[in-house]
Amino acid sequence: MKDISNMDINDLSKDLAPIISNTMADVVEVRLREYLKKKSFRPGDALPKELELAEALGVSRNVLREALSRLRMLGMIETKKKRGMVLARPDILGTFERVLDPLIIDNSTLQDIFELRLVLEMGLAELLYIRKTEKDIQELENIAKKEVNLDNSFRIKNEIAFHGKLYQMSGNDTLKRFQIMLLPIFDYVVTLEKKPTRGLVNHLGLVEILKNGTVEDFKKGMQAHLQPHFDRLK
Amino acid sequence: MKDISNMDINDLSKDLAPIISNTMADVVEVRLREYLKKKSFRPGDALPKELELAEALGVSRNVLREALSRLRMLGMIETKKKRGMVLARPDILGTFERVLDPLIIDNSTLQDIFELRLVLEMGLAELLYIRKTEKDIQELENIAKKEVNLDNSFRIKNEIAFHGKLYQMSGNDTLKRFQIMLLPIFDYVVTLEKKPTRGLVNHLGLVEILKNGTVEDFKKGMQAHLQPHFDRLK
DNA sequence: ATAATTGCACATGTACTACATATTAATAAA
DNA sequence: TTTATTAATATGTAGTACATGTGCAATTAT
Repeated sequence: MKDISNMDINDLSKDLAPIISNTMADVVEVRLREYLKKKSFRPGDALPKELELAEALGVSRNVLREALSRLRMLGMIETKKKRGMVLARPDILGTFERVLDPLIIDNSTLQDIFELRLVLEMGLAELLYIRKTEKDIQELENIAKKEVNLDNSFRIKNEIAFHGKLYQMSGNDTLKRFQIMLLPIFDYVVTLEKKPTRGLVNHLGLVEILKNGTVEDFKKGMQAHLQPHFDRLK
Repeated sequence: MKDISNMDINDLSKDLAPIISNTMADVVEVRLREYLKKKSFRPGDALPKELELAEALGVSRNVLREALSRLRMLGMIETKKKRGMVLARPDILGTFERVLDPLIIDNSTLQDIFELRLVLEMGLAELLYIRKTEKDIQELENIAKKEVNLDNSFRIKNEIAFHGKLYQMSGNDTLKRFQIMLLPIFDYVVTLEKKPTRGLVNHLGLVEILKNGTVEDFKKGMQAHLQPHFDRLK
């Protein structure tokens, strides 16, 4: 009975959703999530002890601990030896970081992330003009000035420093951390290309706009600066 | 000896990094990561069996499985009953989704994510103008037209549909999924506010620009549309 | 000899027991 | 009342045992 045609299988799969062999740990993880939500635990609240949870769920302590281990990795719970477990605030980006490796991400997603960075930098303008300070602009200018006579390897570092400073000036820590994580991906994609490209507006130009120009000027400037990257999209 | 002043502790902590009580599972997780990287495993490659790994690391199978459970949750490894474990491609956003709950994210991060959404929508323009099609614009217009005579609850759904369509038109799946995840957060922040706000440019206006205007026109339009949100920032 | 079937070997999944460790709480001593 | 010691207890780790299901090989039938 091995020669069932693909058509038959597809027809069947419309009516019969495939049974995904969830392991107990998977199920327990979901159940614990639901439990935490339903009881609307707040960070700091104590949880029942392992044996109670295991018994309530009808699984071995082993399985329960595998599920707890996952939540612990995400920072959702913390455990002290005798006090038991407490709900904690997960670091939303910390978990993200764990899977952000250019080597294991497929090319399509790499491209998406590359574009995501472009979108972020283009959208930064409003925040920048709301929160920029004289001091920040001065520091940004110092970075931009440094790069005039640098060889190639150092220029890349400076490029990162400049754009990183922009994110920091946005006053949004999550955004800043996000950018740092995306950097390796961005680098990876850029280095896949043959020749280094250069936009019509350089870093000093952007600083000049930040000093005396309007938000719209800055958007145009950033667009021109990133133009080579946009040109590659389709 | 309990009355050491905070100053003393802070001074010390500059020189002596606190010892974070890593559990074995934490260590094993890191070691496995390093191992996978060092051996430069590719997706699909088979891993040694649990007993071998446990023995090599000098830990019980129990501890090893807690670490493996984490990697499995992230989608980094998959296991088939007899075949053993194989390296897999993690879903970079799947892990993110697990910790994105407005109730457990602190207010500062909530605000950051709210701003992140604004940044994304402002930065979308370039991608939109590179990839928009007649068909997409038509669909977008249909969504915008529907909302003219809708009561409040349905208008919110339509609002989501409209902006969601914009992300979809960007042709960037990761971005689109990202937006869907951020939606609950965004909603949460918006509903914290008193009165619903409305921008100078409405959805139909944005569609009109997409049809006949330039990228710069669209950026200005989107800026006007989101202006009430930007006004709240400081 | 080839194809199909059956059965065995083996890796993972789950359960249970046992003990180490650390921390809180209670008790005893000063 | 304060300090020191001890006991209780929840998590951390190890080890054993067995269930389950899959791939491979041996066996049988054509």
